[in-house]
Amino acid sequence: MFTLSDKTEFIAPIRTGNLAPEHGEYQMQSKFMPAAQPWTSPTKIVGPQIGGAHIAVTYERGQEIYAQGGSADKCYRVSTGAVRVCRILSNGGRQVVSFHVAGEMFGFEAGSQHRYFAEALALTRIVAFEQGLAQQRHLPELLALALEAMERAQEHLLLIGRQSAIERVATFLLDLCERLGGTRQFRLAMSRQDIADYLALTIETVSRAMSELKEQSIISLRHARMVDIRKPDALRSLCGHVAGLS
Amino acid sequence: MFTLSDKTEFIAPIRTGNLAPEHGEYQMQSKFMPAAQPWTSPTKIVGPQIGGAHIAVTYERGQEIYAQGGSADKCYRVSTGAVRVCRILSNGGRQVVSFHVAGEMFGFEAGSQHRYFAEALALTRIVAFEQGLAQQRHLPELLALALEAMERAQEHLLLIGRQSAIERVATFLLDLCERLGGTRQFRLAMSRQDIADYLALTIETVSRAMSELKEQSIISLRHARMVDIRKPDALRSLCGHVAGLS
DNA sequence: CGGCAGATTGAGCAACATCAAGACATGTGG
DNA sequence: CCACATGTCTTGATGTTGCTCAATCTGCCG
Repeated sequence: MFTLSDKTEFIAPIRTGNLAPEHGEYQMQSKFMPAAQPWTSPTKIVGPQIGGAHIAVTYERGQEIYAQGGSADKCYRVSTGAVRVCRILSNGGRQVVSFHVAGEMFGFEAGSQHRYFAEALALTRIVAFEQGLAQQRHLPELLALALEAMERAQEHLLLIGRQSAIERVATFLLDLCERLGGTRQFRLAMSRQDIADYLALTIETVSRAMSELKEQSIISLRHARMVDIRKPDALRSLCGHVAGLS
Repeated sequence: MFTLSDKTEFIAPIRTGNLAPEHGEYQMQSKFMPAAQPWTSPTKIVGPQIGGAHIAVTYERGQEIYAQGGSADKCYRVSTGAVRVCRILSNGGRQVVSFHVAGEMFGFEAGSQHRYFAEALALTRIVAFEQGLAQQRHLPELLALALEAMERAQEHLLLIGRQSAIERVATFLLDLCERLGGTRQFRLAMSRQDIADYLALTIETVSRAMSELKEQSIISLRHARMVDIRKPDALRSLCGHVAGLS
C-alpha cells in the first residue's frame, strides 16, 4: 500500500454541472489537448468527475496504485501519465486488461474487492475519488463509466479472439493514437511486454508485427517507444475490424 | 424486427422492494432453482427486475431479439430458454460475446444503439424492460448489472487470451453448469458452432476438446448436446485459471 | 429407406510460441 | 572518453497448437 505522506495533496471537490453526460466525452476532451507529450500534460484537467473528496497522488514508474484483493472503494482518474490494469495467472502469465492514459477513469469493480491490480507505467499523477455517500449523487456518471468499461472489454475481446497478430498491433496503435489526442507521433508509455500481455501475444510477435509495419512504411520508429504513424489509412485498413451495422 | 402480434402479452409492473441490491444476486438465485431442465423452468421468476412496463415475448429458436444497430432502449431478462449475443466481423467470422440462461439479464449498452445482436438459442421467453423515465429509480440495479457485465467480459477476455483450447472448453462447461443451477447433467442449448464462436476456436477444435474430455472420463455425452460431468474436480483443475488473490 | 444438418475424426499446414543469439540504448565507474 | 554492464528490443531457427480442408458418422425427419 502507499502512504499519503509527502506526495499527497487535497483538492477541493469540484461541482461539475453534468460532466460525462454521454459516454465518450472524456475521449473527445483529450482530442483537444496539446499532445506533444500527452501523458505529461499538466494542470488543465477537465475530464469526468465523480465529486466527493479528491486525493491526488503521484506514482513512480512501476508503483502499485491498488492491489489485487484490495478493497474497491475508490475510483481513479489519470491526470498525467499512464496506467496498466492487469492480473497474474496461475501459469505465470499476465493479462493486461486495460491501459489508461490522461483523462481516463478506472478502478471500479463489480465486487467490493479488486480482482485486478493497477500500476503506473511511468511517473503518473492520479486523482482518487471516494465512493462513499457521495456516490448516490453520481450514479448516472458511474453507470456511464461502467457501461463504457464493459464496451471496451467487449471490443478487446473481439480484438483478441478474432484478429491476427498484425491486426491486433495495428488496432492497438490506432486506438492509443486516438486516445492520446489523435497526434500521429506519440511515445508509448508501455513496454513491448506490456503490449504483448495486453494483446495476448508474445513480446517477439509484437516486435515482429512492429517491424512488419515499419517495413511497409505504415509507421516509423525513432526509438522503440517513439511511434510515428505514416499511413493512418493503411493502418486502419489493417484493423480488419468489425463489419458495419448490417 | 419482431412483431408483438399474437405471441405478446402484457404484464403488470412489479413493484420490487430492492431486488439485486448487490451484484451477483441473480446468479445466487439461479443456484437454488430446481434445475432438472433449468432453461425451461416455468413461472417462478424471481431474478432481478428493473420496474416500469414489462413485455413478455416468446421467440423461436434462431429468432432475433434485437438487431445490431437497433436502438438500445430496453433491457431484457430470460425467463425460460437461452440467448446468444454476438457480432459479425468483416472477415465473415462471428464472435459470440455472451450466452444468457434463465434468470439472467442482458441488452444494456453504453451507447444508444446496439453494437451486438441477440438471438434465441431455443424456444425462449423474454421479458423486456423499458428504460425510460423509470430508469431513474433503478440506477443502482442498472449499475450493478453493468459492472457485472463488465466483469464477465473481462473474465471472458482472460479465458480467450490465455487459455488453451481444452482449458477454454472446460471452463465453459463448468461456468455453464454453475449458471444452470449446478446440476452435473445438463443439455447444451447452443451448437458446437456457437460454442466455438464464444471461445474463439473452430468447431473442430471444440469437438476435439470434448472428445478428449470424454476420453479421460471427465465428462460423458449421451448425445452431442447432453453433457454429464463425471469428474467436476478434474474439470476444475483443467480450468488452469487465474491465480488466487495474492 | 434417403436426405440433411450437425458432429466427429483425420491429415497437412500456417501462425504464433519458444528458444537462442545478437543489437541497441542507457547508465556507471575508471 | 572508453569499457563494461544491464535492460529492452529485434531477429532468426525450430516446435507446437489450433486452423483448414476433407471424409465419415450420427441422429432426425419425412
